[in-house]
Amino acid sequence: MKQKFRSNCPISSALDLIGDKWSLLIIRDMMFSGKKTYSEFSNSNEKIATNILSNRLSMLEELGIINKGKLEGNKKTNIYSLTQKGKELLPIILEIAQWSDNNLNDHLKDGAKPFVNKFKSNKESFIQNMYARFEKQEG
Amino acid sequence: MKQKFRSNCPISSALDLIGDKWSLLIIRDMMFSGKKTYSEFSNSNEKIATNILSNRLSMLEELGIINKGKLEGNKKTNIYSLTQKGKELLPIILEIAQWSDNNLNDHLKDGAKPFVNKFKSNKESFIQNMYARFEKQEG
DNA sequence: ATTTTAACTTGCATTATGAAAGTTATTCTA
DNA sequence: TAGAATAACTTTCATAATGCAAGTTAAAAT
Repeated sequence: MKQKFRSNCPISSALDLIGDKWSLLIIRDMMFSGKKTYSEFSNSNEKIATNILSNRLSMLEELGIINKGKLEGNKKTNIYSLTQKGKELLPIILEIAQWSDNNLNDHLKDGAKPFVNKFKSNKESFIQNMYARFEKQEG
Repeated sequence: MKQKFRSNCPISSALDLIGDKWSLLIIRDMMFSGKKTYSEFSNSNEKIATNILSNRLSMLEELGIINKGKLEGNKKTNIYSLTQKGKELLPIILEIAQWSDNNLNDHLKDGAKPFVNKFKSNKESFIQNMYARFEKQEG
């Protein structure tokens, strides 16, 4: 069994789990687009390959970041949802978005501003509102 | 010339640049351990391979996240420093550390607490203090 | 003058990613 | 109720990234 963590540093350890180019995009789509099925994730702008999507969903589930479930009366569609551990990735994602808005202007122009302005001045309350929304989605 | 960005999403775009397992660790070492030379980076706990280190330093420089310079009277040692764009990665790194402290307890035990407690309750002032420290290091 | 140090580069094996096509079970539709 | 479509994968294979070990070059120290 291979060693999962390179060190006991909290930053390095997080990167060992979600430090790739796809995992956080799946989480992003769950948080901001309400996506919850394989085929919804499969339709992202970034065009994730299906084998990678399959692999990442397994890993995220194994890591306890998402749950896999079904709706009653439907044996076909898998419904993925965020665990608490997954929901708590929100602050990281917001800081990433803000960094991009500040520093990738040549590429993004002002395209990220409408999104970033929603939380820029009031991050903590935005986060709490999102957490509340996550609860509603489940209920 | 290959397309650098998968989409115009700010999250995806940041991951296109620094969404790998090593870049943020180099930044971490610059921020919290005052590392600034190739051989210092080479001695990290996580044992980065020298070819990867070399490659990441080039990329980070090319992306405008770090600068490469020399000290007067020394033609040998390269001195790497954070640009503003690089310094602004600090909030992301802090959120990552906090997430790990909250969610990777089996692995980290309480090892991250001494670090995380420094900013947990006062993030904005910690960040400002760090920014001030970055200035001093350069001057 | 020789050794050591700093910063790489090279070669090669292993692993991850990406694109396309194929598979299976379930559900919808004529 | 038979065929078509959908959801969720898996497989194959080519390409790219990573990791390890050893080698290189110039500068600095002894």
